[in-house]
Amino acid sequence: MRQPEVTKAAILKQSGSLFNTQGYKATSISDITTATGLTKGAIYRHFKNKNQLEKEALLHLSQIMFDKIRERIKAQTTASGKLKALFSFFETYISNPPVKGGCPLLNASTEADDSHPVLRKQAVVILDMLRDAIVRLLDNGTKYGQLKPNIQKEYYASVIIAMLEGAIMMSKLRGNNADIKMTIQHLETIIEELEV
Amino acid sequence: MRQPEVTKAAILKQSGSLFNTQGYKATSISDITTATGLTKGAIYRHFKNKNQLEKEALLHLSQIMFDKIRERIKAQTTASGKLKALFSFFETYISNPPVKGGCPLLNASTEADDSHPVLRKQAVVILDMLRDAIVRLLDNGTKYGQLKPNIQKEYYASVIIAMLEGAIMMSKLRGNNADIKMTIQHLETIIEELEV
DNA sequence: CCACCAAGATACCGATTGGTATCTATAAAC
DNA sequence: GTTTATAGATACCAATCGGTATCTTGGTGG
Repeated sequence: MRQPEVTKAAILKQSGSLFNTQGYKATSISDITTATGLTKGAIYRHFKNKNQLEKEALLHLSQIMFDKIRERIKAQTTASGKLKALFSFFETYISNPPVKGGCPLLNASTEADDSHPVLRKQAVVILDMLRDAIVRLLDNGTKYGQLKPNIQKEYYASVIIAMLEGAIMMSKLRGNNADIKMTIQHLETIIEELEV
Repeated sequence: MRQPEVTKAAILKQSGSLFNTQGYKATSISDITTATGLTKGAIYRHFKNKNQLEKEALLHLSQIMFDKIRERIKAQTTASGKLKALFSFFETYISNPPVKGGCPLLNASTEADDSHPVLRKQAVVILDMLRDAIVRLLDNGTKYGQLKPNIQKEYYASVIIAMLEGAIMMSKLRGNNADIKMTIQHLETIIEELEV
């Protein structure tokens, strides 16, 4: 019954869930021990300190997110179809969240930006990954003649991410998905204007 | 030298700044005593507990924000001018922040949504105030014939707030205002499409 | 079958947490 | 000038924090 990788994965899963709902600072090591059924000894064997655990947990959370997104995107064949699949993923975010506590990027970013350089740096990496994925999507769209040429890709990537994250904040705060629905409706009209 | 209102205002100012940069949970009462030069006795005389202080500090932060916004909006005469003034306020947010630590609504919202009902409720109130202000602005615009009639006001209010908040998150995380600039550029084109 | 190493448990550390009870000092009312 | 209410200081509380040192236990290679 001694399986270090399984234990480490369990710690990441449980701590990620706690960090994403309660916050990183607000989640104590003993919160994690009670959630996992393990002891401090086990946790500090796998992670050298809380900062490192936070960093790896955030990465783990974002990997879950990206996996789910990739799944939906792959099922679509056109660039605009893939983008709309991305939007619909965020639409179901409130009612059927893949990870509890809202968007890990948004949560980590707002908590870390002024006071937690380790977590902040990790959040920047994740934002870059998301942004690059959207840019690549737009780029392929123009390359295959599905979207208009000469699209300002970085511009649209910024607009899309800003709207999705802001909408998640609003919908999570209010506890309904009215805001995210309206926002995505607007994003879809933007995409349709980009189609050839 | 005994002026309770002045003391309370100083506590709100300093604690608000700390809450908004470090986070609410991450800011301790003793952080506030060192920042104000006061003692716990003084703080707990004016606020019955930390929750109440957090709530009032958030309200105080948002009042600073709204005052600055109102100032800029009043200088404009048309609806689209007022909206663009609102946008430009958020554009200078990164380089010249009226309150340290980013948008109080965004910060409080992401920290409180799952685990801090008192703060969350206060954040909802602030979001409602912002949304109502934008809806009223759009409404006056149509009333005075500056904007097209039959505008879906709630829809545009959602889109505007989502974009601004999401853009602040990105720009704060990255430490530059590239994202907020692109986002506002897009918001301005939206407004221009609404003009008669 | 035993030795050995690592996984994980236990027990402890000083520092800090939010909160309270008590005391002092100040300013205003009379 | 004395009384009185209160603003604020001081001292303390149990609980919890992140972290570490030490011990026990389990699985594996020889």
